[in-house]
Amino acid sequence: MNIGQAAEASGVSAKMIRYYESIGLIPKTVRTEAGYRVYSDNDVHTLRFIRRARDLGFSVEQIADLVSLWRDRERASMDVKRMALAHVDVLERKIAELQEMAGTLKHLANNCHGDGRPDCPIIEELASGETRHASSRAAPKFGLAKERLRP
Amino acid sequence: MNIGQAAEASGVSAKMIRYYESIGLIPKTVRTEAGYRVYSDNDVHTLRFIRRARDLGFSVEQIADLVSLWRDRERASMDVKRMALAHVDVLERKIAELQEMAGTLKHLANNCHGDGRPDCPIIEELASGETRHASSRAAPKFGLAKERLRP
DNA sequence: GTGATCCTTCCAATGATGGGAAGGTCAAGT
DNA sequence: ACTTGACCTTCCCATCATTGGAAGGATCAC
Repeated sequence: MNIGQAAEASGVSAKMIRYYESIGLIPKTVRTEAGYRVYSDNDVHTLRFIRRARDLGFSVEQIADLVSLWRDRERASMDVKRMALAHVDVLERKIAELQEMAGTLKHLANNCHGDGRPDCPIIEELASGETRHASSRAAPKFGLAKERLRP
Repeated sequence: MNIGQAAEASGVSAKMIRYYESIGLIPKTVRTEAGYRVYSDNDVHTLRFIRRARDLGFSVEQIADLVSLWRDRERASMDVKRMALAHVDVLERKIAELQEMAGTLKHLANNCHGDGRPDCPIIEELASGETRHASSRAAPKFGLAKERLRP
């Protein structure tokens, strides 16, 4: 199977397959005489695994762990569960942040009459007020691996 | 005021101030004979405005719009309101995505006994199942400007 | 005057992905 | 057999916001 077919079958773009290979997330494949990468059904399986983990917001680094756990049939499911729950934590903190942002903006927009008059509490708040809340101020550095879920 | 003091006063790093200048978000400042950038209280005010908009998740591009609306007191507040509400939409879609991810992961983790046994539904789902849902599949390309809120 | 602390510009890296160019390869149609 | 078009290869560049660092000049406190 060529890289294009593997991409089609797995839902991971050819570009990304090469990238994953280059960073060592997947091993280097067998090549044809002409240098074409050749993929097996099993490789496609792995790629699909990766794509799904990606869809759940895992970073490539985390996925590397997941893949090794997946390959190691003896691994403790505890490790996987811990990773999943830690990731849920990150997601939930992120959700809370976004809800706070959205809430603040909605509140401001509700108090903006939206006509031609120059008064706008949104602008005024940005210009002079404290728009930030404790949680966003105190928020430690945390980030989701993927911004665009399906770019 | 030097860039360092302006950074301190506004909460925007000196690095970012130079960057914002380089991309035209803020105008080029006056310089001293030695080439040092000089900032006024008004500049700091603008920088603080920018930082707050950033905290609310606006992209630099959107902030450029907001800043020009802010400077132009004759503009209709409607524009600002429209921008804010459009941004709320983006935030809420993002929230829904993250909630779905977190929900899927929690569901999987609940069904994972988490002991030493190798069976783990999380891994199994990733390996063979369809983890994606309609909303994430259908999700159009949309992204939030900022991944890390306070990096 | 000297050392510490600023400031300057430039360059690189991050993470995950897309875009594209330049060139080689393959399969099918004429 | 030859062309055509679809594929493949590598390599470089761009994104977005931000940080880091190096090399060198300026300023400041002592």
